[in-house]
Amino acid sequence: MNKKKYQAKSGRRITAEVIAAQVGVSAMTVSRALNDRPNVDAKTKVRVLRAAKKLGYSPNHIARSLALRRTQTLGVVVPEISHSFFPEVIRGIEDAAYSAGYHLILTHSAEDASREQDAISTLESKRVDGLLISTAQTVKDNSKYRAVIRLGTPVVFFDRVVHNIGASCVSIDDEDCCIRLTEHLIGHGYKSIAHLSGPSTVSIGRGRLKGYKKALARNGMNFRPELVVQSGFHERGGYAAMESLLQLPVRLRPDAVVAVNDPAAFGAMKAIQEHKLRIPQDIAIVGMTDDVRAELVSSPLTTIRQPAYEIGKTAAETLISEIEGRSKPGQRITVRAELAVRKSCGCL
Amino acid sequence: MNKKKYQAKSGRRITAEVIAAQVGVSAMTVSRALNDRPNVDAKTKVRVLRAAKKLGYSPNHIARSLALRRTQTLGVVVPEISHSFFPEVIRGIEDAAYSAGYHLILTHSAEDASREQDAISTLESKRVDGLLISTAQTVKDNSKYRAVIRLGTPVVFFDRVVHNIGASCVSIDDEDCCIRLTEHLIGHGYKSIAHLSGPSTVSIGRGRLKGYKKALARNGMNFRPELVVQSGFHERGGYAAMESLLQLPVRLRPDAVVAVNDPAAFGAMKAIQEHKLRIPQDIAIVGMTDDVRAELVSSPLTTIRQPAYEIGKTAAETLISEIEGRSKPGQRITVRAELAVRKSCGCL
DNA sequence: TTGTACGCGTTATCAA
DNA sequence: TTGATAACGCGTACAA
Repeated sequence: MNKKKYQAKSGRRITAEVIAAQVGVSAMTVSRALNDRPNVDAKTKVRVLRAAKKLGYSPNHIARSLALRRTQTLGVVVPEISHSFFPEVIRGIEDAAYSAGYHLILTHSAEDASREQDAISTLESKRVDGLLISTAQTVKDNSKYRAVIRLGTPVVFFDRVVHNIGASCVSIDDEDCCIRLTEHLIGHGYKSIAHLSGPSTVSIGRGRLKGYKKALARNGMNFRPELVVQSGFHERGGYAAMESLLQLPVRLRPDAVVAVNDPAAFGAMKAIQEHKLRIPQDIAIVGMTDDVRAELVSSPLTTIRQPAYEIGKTAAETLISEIEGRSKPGQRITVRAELAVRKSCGCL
Repeated sequence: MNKKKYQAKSGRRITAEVIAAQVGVSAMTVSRALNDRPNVDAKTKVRVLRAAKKLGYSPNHIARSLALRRTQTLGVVVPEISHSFFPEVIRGIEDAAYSAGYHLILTHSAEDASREQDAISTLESKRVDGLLISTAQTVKDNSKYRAVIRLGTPVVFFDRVVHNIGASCVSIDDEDCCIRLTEHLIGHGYKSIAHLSGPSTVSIGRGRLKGYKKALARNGMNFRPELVVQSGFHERGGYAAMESLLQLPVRLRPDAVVAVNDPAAFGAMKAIQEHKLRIPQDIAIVGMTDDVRAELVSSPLTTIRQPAYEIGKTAAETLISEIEGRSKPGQRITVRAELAVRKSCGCL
């Protein structure tokens, strides 16, 4: 009585075996027909496909992945999902993945290093074919990344990247962008320029600070350490950092501020306005991101237009091409970013 | 020479079998130790765990899922990811899923019915334990949803929901919210209120239109069909819809507008301003969402504060509890939404 | 407490 | 062109 074997067990989905029994062929032939393999008789194929459709067959990707040792899935780790930059990056990733026939498992680290490690471990367990990572703020060492890479899982970092550990990186040129912003202010005559900096644990924090310093040096301006305050990437931090700058004696106060990103700039603007100072007349400010809010705030924000969608799309394409062996890991890919000049820098 | 069997094959990850060989037990004992089963000798367990750690063992979720016929994964289908509402919903889903030990596969339909069907089919193939869906605009019939549900996969709709097909639904009370908005305008003396409506293919489009009509009826105001224009959910549509309203002879023009959501309202505001009309003095307007931009636009937008995070979290919790058999499908869950009064309605 | 045999649903391989 | 068999890596059920 092994007839049972060829029936759908109750509460279970149709398997290739069931279709095979219906059509009168083996499961293997069904597999071949369903996957468009060349060596199947045309008529057999038609019969199989018809039966599959009739029975509402849904191929089991899990079993397939186990057999092929390949999941057609990309793991994504972002530090946060709510603000405008990452959703747009994810949209880019999704589009590239969808076109190439890959799916996405999305995780977020909430800027927490240990949650990020968890996420990566989980994605490894799920045997994703590759990993797209934008690092969390609190990550102190790269051992987890190295371990994943050593075991052969392709990794591509985007936006917040980690160079020289064997993974490709996709981002804007943070240093150069920050030089452009700072020099834009210098060119318009500002003499005392502050920087609200990101955490030095992430690449964009370091790169942007470096750009700020370089721009000062190139233009023969003194670097004053008290004008660099850590703000982090959010409004609250930007507000607090600006507050502390405003505690300086008036003659030592900056006349312009380069914020590490737009949200930090928004927070800073709030602080400036609460002190009854005008933007840009009393203090000019520039950001970096081009958040949806940048053109709407009371003094529209001059910023760098970071091509989020393109970063995501490029990162995913790079990863997929590494997975499929068409390109080698360890590339540095830089996407172009434009300056968006508005009113907050005082030059309009 | 079956020694090979117990070594990690080259280029492959460590399996339970390899650990078993190292420790000198069977793979089954390893499985038990790793999964915290009661019936393992304490010392054996320690040795297994130590070996697993040393070897960098990463349990294969794929194989596990196949054996258990359960993936600990939720499939998510959203119509779009870029704008502010859905990312926040996804954050809520992610948090709830993470706490309950589930992972997320994220897909987006780009508002396209056939892409949505693809996404659902894929998620079925990946054997997700349940589905969270917010329907695409162009979906014309519910057969795909019904088919999934019939086969036993729990489905929870959120925001854009589908009632009475055996799935639970989580959303705000669209009709009631729209009544409140409309009556807010009526209460402030507006006499000729227009509605920029969403597509009638999705629940929120229909519900909000219904609320608008009910509010008029309750307050003895005439319903004028020419004052309802389809705008869709985006700025562009809002702009176009408002443009068409502004073509009406001046005496027939609305003095207030209820937009189906905030983006549509922003588009409409642009049109109003291009006609050199003032908001709210010439035309008042209200939206629904509480987009990040709502308080920043030139005339801050009165709107309904839609608790996106909570909708996501509740939807995921509901789904998980159905998956785990702790609650029954087909519930209607309504989350509270507050009115956020700003200047665009003219009552401040 | 531990091990053996088998199933989960698919695909690669090799023989027919 | 087709089929039988054996993986893929883990868990259940039962036996030892």
